[in-house]
Parts: sequence; structure tokens; C-alpha cells
Amino acid sequence: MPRQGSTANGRRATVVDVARLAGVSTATVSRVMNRNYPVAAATRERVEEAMRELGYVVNAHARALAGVSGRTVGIIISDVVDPFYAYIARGVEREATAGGRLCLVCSTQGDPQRELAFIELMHERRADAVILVGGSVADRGYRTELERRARELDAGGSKLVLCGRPSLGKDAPTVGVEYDNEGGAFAITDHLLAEGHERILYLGGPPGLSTTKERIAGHRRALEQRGLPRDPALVQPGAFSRQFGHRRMTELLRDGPEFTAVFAANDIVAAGAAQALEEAGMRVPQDVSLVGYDDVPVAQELRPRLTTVHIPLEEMGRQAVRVALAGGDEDDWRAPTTGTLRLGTHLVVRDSVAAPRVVRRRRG
Amino acid sequence: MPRQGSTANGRRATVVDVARLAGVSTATVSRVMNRNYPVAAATRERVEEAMRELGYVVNAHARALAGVSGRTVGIIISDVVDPFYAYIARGVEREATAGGRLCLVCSTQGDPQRELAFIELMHERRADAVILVGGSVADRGYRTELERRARELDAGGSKLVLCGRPSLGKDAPTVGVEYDNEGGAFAITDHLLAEGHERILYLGGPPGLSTTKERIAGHRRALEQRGLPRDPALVQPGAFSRQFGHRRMTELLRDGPEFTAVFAANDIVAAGAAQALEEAGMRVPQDVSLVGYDDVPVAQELRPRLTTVHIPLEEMGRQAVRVALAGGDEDDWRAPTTGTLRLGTHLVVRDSVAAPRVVRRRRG
DNA sequence: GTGAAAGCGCTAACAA
DNA sequence: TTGTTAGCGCTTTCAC
Repeated sequence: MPRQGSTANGRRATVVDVARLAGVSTATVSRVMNRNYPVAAATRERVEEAMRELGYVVNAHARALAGVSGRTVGIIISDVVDPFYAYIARGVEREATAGGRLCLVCSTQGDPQRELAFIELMHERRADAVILVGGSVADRGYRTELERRARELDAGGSKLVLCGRPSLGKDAPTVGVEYDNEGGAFAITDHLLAEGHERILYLGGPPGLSTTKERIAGHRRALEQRGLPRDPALVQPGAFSRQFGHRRMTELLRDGPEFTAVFAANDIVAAGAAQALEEAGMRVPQDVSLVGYDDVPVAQELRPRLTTVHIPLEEMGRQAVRVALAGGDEDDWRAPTTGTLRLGTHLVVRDSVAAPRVVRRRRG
Repeated sequence: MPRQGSTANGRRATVVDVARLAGVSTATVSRVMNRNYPVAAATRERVEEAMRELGYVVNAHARALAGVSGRTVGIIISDVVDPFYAYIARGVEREATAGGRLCLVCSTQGDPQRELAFIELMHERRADAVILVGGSVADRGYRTELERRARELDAGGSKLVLCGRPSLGKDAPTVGVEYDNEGGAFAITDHLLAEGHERILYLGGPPGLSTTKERIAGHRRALEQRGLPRDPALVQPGAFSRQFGHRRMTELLRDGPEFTAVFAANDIVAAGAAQALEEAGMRVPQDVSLVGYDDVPVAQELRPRLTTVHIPLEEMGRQAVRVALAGGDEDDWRAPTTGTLRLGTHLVVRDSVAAPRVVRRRRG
């Protein structure tokens, strides 16, 4: 008795084997698999029986080669564990699955070279779309390379989607999904300002990263609108990590500038800062107010619960695949090969902000 | 001028195009791509130039069809956003990438039918391995189906890896990576017992799920070892969600049995329970002790910080791909087609446990 | 060192 | 309704 799932001589079963066993042609086998063409009930029955008996599993590569889409979308993020990316990935995965597609995921740990390499890999697999998620640092060479890949992808009928990162320019064949990053930063800073804070520390976020720049820009616009000066000592970029938030906050509490509120670059950094504050015996929000960005789950676990900016992360992921696949079906020459969808953000007020009470200690 | 990335007539460039432009045969083009065979420097140069000029990108499907591995591993989890799965996924992704492989991710939302469907899909793509993560409910039909898929996969040279779920039996061609789930539950319960707790509420975890069963088994063993009775009213399974933890804890506080400690089925459930306790004005650990399981980040954010059981999640992911790919390279008939790797768990003592003080309110 | 040609497994005309 | 057959793009003997 042959092992199930293989033919007598040990090979994997193929359409030819199935056809032979069922006494039909390979075309018929193909037709019963794809149900895209009429096949007599009796014939279909025999074919299905043969497939079962042989443990036949269609070869997706052969099928893709023969011309049908591989039905894959690729997503490139910096870390699956980071909730910011995880929620976007969930949106992508759900939308892809809803469209009968599989999702290829790559993590780069923030390395631009790996981004490029992964785009290439997904292109080789003929992914229907590749979605690049998260901010980027402005780099001439990198930008050029990315644009080249975008063109290659486009020439092959796939789309490069920029999700939460700036466009490559009007002539690059990419499509984008953004969120109102600057606006969210403006809103939350203004919230702090309205409570009476005048010295706000901006903490964390890789310097040079587009995400950081936009958040700081919104922050500054709010300051300017109220006629407040910008103090360089009050912006302390760094990593998007809990560890950074904790360490830097600790240092700053010891010998940094005075401030009455902290605007952490994201909720994770805020969690680290909160711990530092706690260890230093400072109460939030009585002694210092604290806000974050992203509105990921940790914001609700912190005590006091964190006031932050909500980003429709999962929705961004969904839209990224929609936008990439829209009109990609046929050759509509007018289909916009470029364009950006922008989603809104909004302030989520919880318990970590109060009016300032005492000015924090003077410097060093 | 032809669009970059395509030939004059608009098709994607193929080896044939490259060969023609470089004035060599397709075999030579293949050889320069794969660097697995000597090619004259000058020839190589011409070919590479042609590839660049044409924007040539190899077709992974054609390559796979021609016999080289697709270098893909598939992972099936229930939700990318859940840190338990996210950390395992990170391990899988990292190990896969380290081995030059790409990672296909599927989320099932806990639906066994989708699990089966996804396994099929990954098989169609000829994944080198498919990793099934997380507990399962014992179901005759499902088990049979799964075993059938495992055989098909095995017949095709791929491996089904059971990660954190019970084996299908000695004769099923699967490989496994587990963690000492029962032992961790025993240890943490015993920790509570040692502090003097005698009425411990077990909260959450889908009933029937292998993960739940094992944790409860460890919990009971600890109780028995100390000669304590098991009270059915004290085990309240449910979902693995924050919402469940919160809702059920609230109800139980109102009209449940007496208890002095809560063993939440995982850290997420613990977070929900903590909130319910907080809302009811009960302090942890003074009024009631609380412990979780998994040791995911939220455990460190809760106040008091949560005592829990650490699971080497990322390591499990890594091992899952190692174990699946080990010896899968050639036809070593002795290579174990089955076998399970078991990793340890350990108690992480933080601040959420203290000796019992008052017995919680009586029922009804 | 390089080329010719035979597949790999499937789909889609085109015939019958 | 079903069969025949020509590819899809690449790798890989086997010759030269």
C-alpha cells in the first residue's frame, strides 16, 4: 500500500496522477479544482475521489507560474511584538484573508537594508502588494533605492504601499495610508497647555525618523500658537522603548531642565517614564502630568490611566491592502498609480493630566 | 524607451530576455544568479549588467517549480496582537530569517476550521514547515483531520510542528515544542499556598482547551499535595481576555464564593481582574492576592507588579523552526519523524502576593 | 566555461 | 462536457 499523499513510486501526486487514476484529462482535473467551468457530476465525483485517494495537494507555485495570482500580500514592519506594528499587521492580515490572500510578514528591527532586501524577496514571490509600515529616516541613497524597487514592483503590476511614512514624491508609483500624526501631537500638547503647563518635556522617538519629526512639529505648532518659546533642552529624542523612557527620565529628573509635564513620544516610552517618576517619588498627575501617543493597551493599564492620542492602527492596515489592490485587477490605465489616504487621530483623555502645581527642580 | 523593469513589449523580463541581451544562454544566467557554478568574470559582468538594465527580478515560483525549496515557513496563531502569540511569532520569524527563509503568518481567531484551511494553504505553497501554535480542544473529528494533514505534509517532506499543544500520538508524523505548563501552575499555586492562602479562585481560560486543562491540573496537584480540598465553585474558566477577567471578577466579588487569592489563567485576564478589584475598592495584595501566567509585558506595568509564571515564548518559536528543519535536508531514513522538545517555566515573584488577611465576604 | 534541451505541475486556449 | 497541447520561467543534466 502506497503511503498516503504520494504515488506508488514515492513522488508527490500531481494532476497527471489524478487524471490517470480518474480516467480523465488533466484539464478536467484542473476544472474540478477551480470550479470555474462545468464538469459532469459523475466525473467530478471520480476526480475528487482520486484526489482524496492520492492525497493530492495542488502546487501553488505551478499554479502561479501558469498565470494565476499568488494571492499574497507582504508586510514589512520593524517588530511583531511592538503593539503599534502588531495592530497594523492585524488589520493587514484580516483584510488580506478576507480577500482570500495569505500574508507574508517580515521584521527588520528598523534596519533599512533589510527593508530593501525584503521588498526584493516579496517581489520575487510576486506578492500582489507589499506594505511598508512605520516611519523612515530621510536618506538620499535609501530613498533612491526604494523608489527603484517601487518602479519594478509597479512594472510587474504590484503596488508598494507606504503606511505611516511619507510619500516618495508625486512621480513614484506608490500609494500611501497615513494618519494625522502632526495633528494628534498638536491636540495633545494643546490639551496640556490648556491645563496651564508651559514647560513640557518631549521624550523619546528616534531623532530623524519621520514619525518623530511630525510629532515634534505638531508639538511646536501648539506651543507657538500660544506664544510660548521653544526650549531645545526640553526635547529629548531617543528610542521608542520603555527602557529609554525609564533611563532618560531618571537622568532628567536628576539633572535636567525644569518641566511640569512630559509628552512621551509613544505609550511605551510613557510607561518607562512613569516608572522613573514613581521611583523618584513623584506622583502623576499631581506632581507632573504625563501623556503618550498611539493608544495601545498599556495606556489603560498604567495608573493613573494614560491620556494619549488614538491612532486607527488596525484600520490603517486594512486600508493599506484595500488601497493597494483597488483597481489592480485589470488594466485601467486611468487607475491612479499614486495617492495617499489620510486617517484621523484623536485625543483620548484619561487620568494622567492635571494643572501644574510646583515647578520642577532647577537644573543641575 | 521601455519602462524599467519590463521588456520592450511590456512583459516582465525573464531569464530569456537577460540571456539574449547578454548574448549568453539561459543556463549561464541561472549560474550567475545562483553563484553555484563557475562563470567567467567577463561573462558574469555582462549578465549582471543585462539584469540591471532590464530590471530583472527572478520568479520565485518558477524557481520553486524547477525544484529548489521555496524557503518558507508558515505559522498559525490565533491573534497577532496577543503578546503570547506575538512573542512566539517573533521567535519563529527570527529563526526563519536567520535561515534565509520567509515567514507566512495566519491568524485564526481560534477557529479550528481555519487552522485546517491554513495548513492546506501552506502545504500548497510547499512551506518547509508549518507551525501550529497554542492550545487546542480535544475533538475527535478535528484530530483526525489534523493527523491527515500532518501525513500529507510529511509525505511531501515538510513537517507539522505542534507548539504549546499536545501531541497527536506517537504514530503521527509531527514534531513538538512544549513548555512545562502544568509545572508552572503547580509552582505558582504552591507559592500562594505557602503564603497561607487556602481558598484560591482560578479565573479564565477557555474550558476544554488543553492549555487550560494543564494549568488547572497543576493547580489541583498543588492543592492536593497540601491536603486541601478542591472546590468546584473556585474554578471559573472563560476566555483568555481582559474583558472576561474584568466582568467575571466583578460578578464574583458581588455574589461568588469566598477566596483570598486569585490565580488568573494568564496575565491579560489578571489585568482585567485587577481592574475589577480596584473598582471594588479591594487592594492587592493586602485584601486579595493576584497572580497570572505567561509573564508578558503587562505583568510589569500593573501596580502592584504581577507575580506570574515565565514561559520562554520567543525561544519556543525559535526551537519550533529548528526542530522542524533539523535533518529535513536529505533523506536520512533514521531522522526522527516525531518527538517533542520541552522547555521549562519558572515562577517570577513580584508584588501581587501577600499573606491572606481577611476572608472574603460570604456568598450571596 | 558554456549551450541545448528536458522537465517541474498547472492552466487555458482551441478542438472535438 | 472533455481532451490536447502549448506555454509559464527557471534549473539542471549532459554535451561540447
